[in-house]
Formats: sequence, structure tokens, C-alpha cells
Amino acid sequence: MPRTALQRFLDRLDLRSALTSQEHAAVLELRGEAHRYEPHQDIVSPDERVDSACLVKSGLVGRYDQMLDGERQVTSLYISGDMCDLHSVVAPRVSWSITALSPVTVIRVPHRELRDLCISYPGLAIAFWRDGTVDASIFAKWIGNLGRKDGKARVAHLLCEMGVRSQAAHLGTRTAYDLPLTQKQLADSVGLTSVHVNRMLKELRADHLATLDRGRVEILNWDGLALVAEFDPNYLMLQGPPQRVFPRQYSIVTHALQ
Amino acid sequence: MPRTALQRFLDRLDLRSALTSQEHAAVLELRGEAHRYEPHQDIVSPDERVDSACLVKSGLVGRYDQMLDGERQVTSLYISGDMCDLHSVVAPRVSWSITALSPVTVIRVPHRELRDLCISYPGLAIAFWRDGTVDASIFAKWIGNLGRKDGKARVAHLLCEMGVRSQAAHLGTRTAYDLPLTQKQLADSVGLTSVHVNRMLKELRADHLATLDRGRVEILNWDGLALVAEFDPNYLMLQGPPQRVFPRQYSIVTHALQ
DNA sequence: CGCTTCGTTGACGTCTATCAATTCATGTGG
DNA sequence: CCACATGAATTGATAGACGTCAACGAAGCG
Repeated sequence: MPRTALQRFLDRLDLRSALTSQEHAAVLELRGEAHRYEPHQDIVSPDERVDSACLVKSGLVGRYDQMLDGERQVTSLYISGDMCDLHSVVAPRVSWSITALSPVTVIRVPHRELRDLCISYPGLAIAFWRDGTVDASIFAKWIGNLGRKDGKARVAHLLCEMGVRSQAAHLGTRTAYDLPLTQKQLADSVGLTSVHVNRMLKELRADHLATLDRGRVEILNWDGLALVAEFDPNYLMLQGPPQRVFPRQYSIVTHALQ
Repeated sequence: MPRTALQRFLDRLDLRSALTSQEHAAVLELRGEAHRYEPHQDIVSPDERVDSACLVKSGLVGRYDQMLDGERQVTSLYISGDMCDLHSVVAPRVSWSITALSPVTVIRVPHRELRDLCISYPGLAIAFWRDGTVDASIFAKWIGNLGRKDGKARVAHLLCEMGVRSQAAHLGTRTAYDLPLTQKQLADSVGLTSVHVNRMLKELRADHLATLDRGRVEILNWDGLALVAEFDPNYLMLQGPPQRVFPRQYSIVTHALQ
């Protein structure tokens, strides 16, 4: 039986956080409505005040920032098991958009449920914070790529990153996985035009490094691609044992409100 | 009497999080060693496992990513009152560098103290998570700027952002504040060369929009600069009332370890 | 006063955007 | 099964933004 979206989300948390069995169980009791979105359809819009977080069940989701001239910059990509706006639990007013890049199913988990979880299990609040830290680390790496690498390296880096993430999420291997992006969407992710992305992909193909064909990535020479990309997976925080701040046994006593 | 670094840090938390008086008091009881750094001196290096977080007392601190050819990209700037690696409490292994961009004093607050705070006051853990969310939001905006705006807009945007942040931190006004950066360091922050930054500053000066002279920014035409930058301060999460997830009255009971 | 770092400017080259046309893939309906 | 429509991928020619190289000037400091 395939893993549910919640199980995938829990798997993701387990990669970096050591959770208790109660915390595990509590996460799996989360409930939310499934929603279906078609490519180019927005899931969240700027200045909205959201009251639920979007757990990606299937498909590829992107967060993007739109310029006045209509040009877009994708700031992050989310795959199955990623909660693409977990941070909205503590900051519900958003200033960006979340969109479906491919056909997508998301589970909208009410903030109320996630807040209750944080209150009952502060160890989970820490795990959520740590999860946000991973996102921030990826953001920082993208800033480095956009600011200081050429187009070829930027495309190569994205292929490496999504490979490692897909493998960690058991959605494929780092050298063969689905990435259902058009070249325009890829261009919006690496700060280029679709024309130039096309040329960069052509070069990567000619160098026998990697191919992207109809939403599927095949990396033919991982080391070569990683070298072009200057890819070092440390920033994905997948090494080392899961961490824990909270003691494993605790309970919260809530008093009457002031 | 000038505010201490801890008071400034607390001010920053208060901007977005509603804390109880106990939580306030607990933050002010944090202790750490003061360290002095000269410009270009690194405070934290990649692959280090840090055991304290750096609270900026004075000066300008930058986090940066270094490429193989030695080129740098600054991914974030931190001013007085910012805890520039608060996230290291939950993710102590870092993959980036933190450096002094000007003469700097930082207070190194041991993770142990911050962890104890999170355990005794989960409401503070939430506030820390929210603080990290602000950083992530700034990261995302920088990605948009680097990917989809030209050099002039990128420089202008940085001047706007640091103005609003300086004003929020009571370190100046949004149109007149200290930004002790060389043009090379500014270039490393906006993904340009120092030569080109020089030309962009010259243009902003010629347009009577803003000047940067010996570490001091004067914005002559805020609206004009914001227009060039497409600056919208929403992403800094300074609007709206401080948020709270945890009830105001609670206590934690910790049991024996499993 | 000399040294070092930083700021400034010009000439030139490269990377990437822009514009435009063509091909390809996919799906639909006759 | 083929004609057609649509969106995506591909390619060539040209233009512009930014980098590179090099030189000089200004400012701070011992």
C-alpha cells in the first residue's frame, strides 16, 4: 500500500528530528481536505490570510514572487511529503504565491490542528521549526546560485538538489526522478529565460551529464554534474542523526487564562 | 542608558510575537560572552558544529556562501538586535560562513541556555520559530530580486529593506541610517561586481534617489527609490499585531527519561 | 609621508535577453 | 486514421546588461 501524504510528511520530519512515539501518533492523526489543482493554478495568493497549511500529496508545487511586469521567480519547489507553508502556522499572512506546477493534490491541514499539536507536543513545535530551518537553508543556497553562478551551473544545481531530495523522500533515485516542469517554469526557478534554459539543457545533454525530458530527469554522470553545479548536499541537512531538544517525556499543564 | 543587546533582541521578538512577562524576563536572563571582530574576520565557518548563537550587539554581520573560485554571495545581513544564527539551536551543523562586515561586537549565547528556554517556555520556542520565518521570508525576497531584477533595482531594494529594518530596530530612520558596507561587500550582497555597484550607486545619486557614503545611507526620495526597487515591505512581517500560539499560562512537567 | 584599502572611470568582451521563426508533442474532432 | 489546434521545445540573429581589465584618485592610518 502506498504511503499516505501524512506518512510522507512524518518521514520527512524523521529525517532530521527524533520524535517520540506519541508525537508520531499525533502527527498521523492530523486531518485535512484534499484539493486538486491543475498546472498554472494558484493555491495561495499574496496578502491572503491563510488558515491552513498545504501538505503536498502528489505533483510539484512552487512558491513564487511576481514582479510588476508579470515576470515570476520561483523561490522554492515542494514535492510529495513537503508541507509547503508550515511556517504559515506562526505567520499566517503571506506575501507570496503558491502554485501548482504540475497536476497536484494537496491536503489542506487546518492551522488549528497544527497549533494544538504544538501546544500538546512542544517537541513537535521544535521539529517544525527545524523543518523551516531546512527550507531557509535551501533559500540561502539558491541565493548563492543566483548571485554567483552562471546559467549552466544553476540548472545543474537544481537537478542535483531535486535528485537528492527526491531520493530522500523515496520518490526515485538522485539520478532518475520525476520533475514535471516546463522549461519556462524551470527558467522561472533559476532566474533565466526559457530560451536560455533550453540552451543550457542542450549543453548538459551534449556533455552527457543529464537530460530532462517530459518531466523526467536522468542524470548520466552525477559527479560531473555536481562538479559543474558546485553541488555540496550539506545544506540539505540530511547527514547526521536526528536531533532532539525536548526531553522525551513531558506534559503541559495549562492554567486559566490571565 | 543605551539598550543592551538582549533588550534589542527582545524588542525584535516583540515586534511579531506576544510574549508573557515571564517569557520576557527569561529572555533577559540569557547570558553570553562578548566577542569583538574586525571587518573581513569570520565568526563562524562552514562544517563547524557550533554550540552558541551569535547575537549582534553592534556593527554589521553577514552570512555568506563561498564559491570554488573564491567569489562570495552574501545571503543575509544582520544588525544590532538580530540573532544571526538562532536556527543553529535546532540545526547546529552549519554549511555557510558568518563574517564581520564592519567592526562588530557579538554576544555568543550558549545553545544550552536557549534550549533550556525553549523547554521551560515553549511559547518562546514558537517565537524563535516565527523569527526564523522572517529570515526565510527575506531570503525568498532576495531570490526574487536576484532572479528577476536588474542591478539598479537590486541595490535600491537593499537600501529600502535595510532602511525599514534599521527603523524598526530603532537604529535610525528608514531614510537615514548606517550601513557600513564597502562597495565590494554590497556587490557580494546583490550579486554584482563592485564596479557595477559603483555605477548603480552613481545612477541612484544622479536620480536624486539615494546616496551611500562612507557607511551611511541617505534616501532622498523614498517613494522614487521604492518604485525603482519594486519594494513592498510586507515580507518583513512588521504589520499587524504580535501573534501568539501558546496559551499565556502554562507550565511544563518533565518526567524521567525513558 | 608613504602605504593600503576603497572608490571611480573608461574600453572592451561575454553572458543572457529579446525577437522571431520553425519543429515537435499531444490531444481533439471529423 | 488523418487534419488541425495548441502549447512546448528548439534554433538563429541581434541587442543589451553586466563583467573584466586596467588605470587613477581619494581617504584613512601608522
